[in-house]
Amino acid sequence: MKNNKDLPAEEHSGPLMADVARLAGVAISTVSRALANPGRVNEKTRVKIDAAAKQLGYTPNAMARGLRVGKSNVVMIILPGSLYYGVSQVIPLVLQGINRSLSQNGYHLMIANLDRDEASERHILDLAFGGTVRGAIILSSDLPVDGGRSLKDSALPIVSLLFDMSHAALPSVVTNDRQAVREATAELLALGHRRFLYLAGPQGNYHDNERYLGAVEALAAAGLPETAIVRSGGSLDYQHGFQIGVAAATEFADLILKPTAVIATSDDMAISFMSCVQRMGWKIPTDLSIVSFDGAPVCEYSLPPLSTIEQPVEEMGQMAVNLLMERIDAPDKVTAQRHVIESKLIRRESFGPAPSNV
Amino acid sequence: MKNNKDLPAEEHSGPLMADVARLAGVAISTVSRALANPGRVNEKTRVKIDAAAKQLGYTPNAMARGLRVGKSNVVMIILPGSLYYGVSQVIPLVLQGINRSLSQNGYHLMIANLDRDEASERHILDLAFGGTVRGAIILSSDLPVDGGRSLKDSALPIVSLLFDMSHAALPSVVTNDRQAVREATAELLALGHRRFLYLAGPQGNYHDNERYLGAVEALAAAGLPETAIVRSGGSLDYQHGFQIGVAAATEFADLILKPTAVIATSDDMAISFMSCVQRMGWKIPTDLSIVSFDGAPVCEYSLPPLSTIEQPVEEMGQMAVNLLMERIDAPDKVTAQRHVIESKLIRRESFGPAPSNV
DNA sequence: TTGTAAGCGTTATCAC
DNA sequence: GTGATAACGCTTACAA
Repeated sequence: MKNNKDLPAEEHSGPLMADVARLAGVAISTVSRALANPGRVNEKTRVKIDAAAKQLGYTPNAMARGLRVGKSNVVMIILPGSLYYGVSQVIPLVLQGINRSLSQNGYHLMIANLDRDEASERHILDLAFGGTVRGAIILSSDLPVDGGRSLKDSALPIVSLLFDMSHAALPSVVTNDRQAVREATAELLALGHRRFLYLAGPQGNYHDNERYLGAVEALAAAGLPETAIVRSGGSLDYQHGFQIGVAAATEFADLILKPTAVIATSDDMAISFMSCVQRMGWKIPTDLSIVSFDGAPVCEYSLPPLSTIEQPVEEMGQMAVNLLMERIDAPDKVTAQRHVIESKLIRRESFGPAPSNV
Repeated sequence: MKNNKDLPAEEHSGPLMADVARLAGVAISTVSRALANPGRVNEKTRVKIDAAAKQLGYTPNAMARGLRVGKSNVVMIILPGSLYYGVSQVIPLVLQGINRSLSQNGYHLMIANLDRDEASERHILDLAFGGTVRGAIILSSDLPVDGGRSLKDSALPIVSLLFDMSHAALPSVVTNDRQAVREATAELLALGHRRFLYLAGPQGNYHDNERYLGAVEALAAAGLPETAIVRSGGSLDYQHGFQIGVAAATEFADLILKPTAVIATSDDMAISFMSCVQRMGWKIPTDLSIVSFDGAPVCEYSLPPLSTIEQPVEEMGQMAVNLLMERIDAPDKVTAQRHVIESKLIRRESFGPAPSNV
């Protein structure tokens, strides 16, 4: 109604580069240059243009630029399907670390998905192949595939965070899951523990595998058989890690020969497990020591405070962004594939000597 | 190097609509129609085109479409600056609810910020005025402003989530903070509690204000003066809600006349507070009842399980998306401004009768 | 140093 | 029902 021409413009209506050019009395290309390469334009005209732009409240249209230069300034993060397993407590921290680094590099962060159903996979691939995003960070999960397309066929720079995908030629930022658990287990062994309960995540999961192996290796090094550790959980049916802990507590209660130490694959399950067994009457750490993985801030305030292996997720997120930037800047340059940032055990009161009456 | 023409195309290289057209032996405009309005093209050609598109693995370029139609299919969420206050535990749930709804409507979710410093505000406004996003959901915070520009000057459809911003003509999805706290406080009064401690968030914060007033109103209704409630916390210096709880525990320990019930503005602070006072020797709920706000899943597994007022954040997120979609579809239609979705108190064991020896 | 003009990959208008 | 063609707002050779 406002225009007699019925062009799609109607909507957005903000000032255009052409408006700035007109107001400043220069050509549109000069405005473009002044804004992008302030150095390559006469100081006086630059000032004039800046003033005009400011006066009009001009903001360049990102899609037009993106189309022209064939690049976007958006990076997507691909999240694992079940939000509540494993990484759940740390997701805000991860997003924070990543987004902050991206911002500093002039990029925006798009969440590609929160589920991993078929629709989401297609969604993700549309973003990749449709030129919407410039790169991807894939968090603790596998590469999305849909019909014929797979993310790895796109030319998109991709970095894997938390999963080691270096075998698939993806630069990966991981932590030393296995070693950290091995060391934590060794500490428990040194405290006299000889029977363990392991709270597992979904079977076959990278983290679960690594962490479990860490425990087993520590046992082996101490001359103990793998049977010294009882595995619990691991079903994919559980939405929340919390529920795994609850189920595991029941399992624990039924064991004839009680373990004296529990190693949990994630904080969620450790927290609910600890809560349940204490309500059943066991004392922590007198009867039972507990250690878990993730380093969620809330662990410090459970009763007793929960020992956890803290992953420096914020730092890992930044590292992932740095790698991605390198990839974007030099797509062909071959870089080191696997970057390990060490997690460290935070010993708190859930961690003590084995009961003497074992 | 691969091309003799040095056009910016180099990068993306995927198949174009023109390629599909060539392979299908039709004009490019027919392809466009076939893909967007399958009904308005002959069935046989449609099949031919679909086949060609599939064979080439064609994905339309979102930026080109966006530029042409003057709309993007991206919605941004603006998060509050300090991630750890209040909404922290709930952010993954909020994102989940929002992203799922957006996906169903064919939109993508972009995170606008995780800090709220000057750079972020500018960032946000660039997204808004640069045509990158089609709408915004602002979570529990105020409208971003930078230099001359303010988000409210953009023509962008905006919905406020958790904050009531209906006074600023923003459709708002909120919960009944005040009423829910009033009712919870009334229950505590019915249990014989007469002296309260309130753990506050940043002074002047919308939620803090509402929730505190809810407590005060309940006291008034019971004929108690406002002095029956001691306010603690409220400093903006604390990054984590957890730290507010820790500080408040010290404060509590120093009070001559001990409150018998604690009302916390967020789960974070209740969890750390409860942990600290128990370690100092108080029994919960024997000596002290605690209730908090947010409904973080972890509350169920604290010791004792923490009573909390649960906000249906996932539902609220969906509602916000629905309102946003309405705004996008009919920007001029005046709609109801304020939508309340009720929180409900989940009574758990942290909640009991006042000690008899008061 | 600045202006002219072509073109990024779509969609929409118009003829046919 | 389908095909030419002009735009969307910007960047970048190239010419001046």
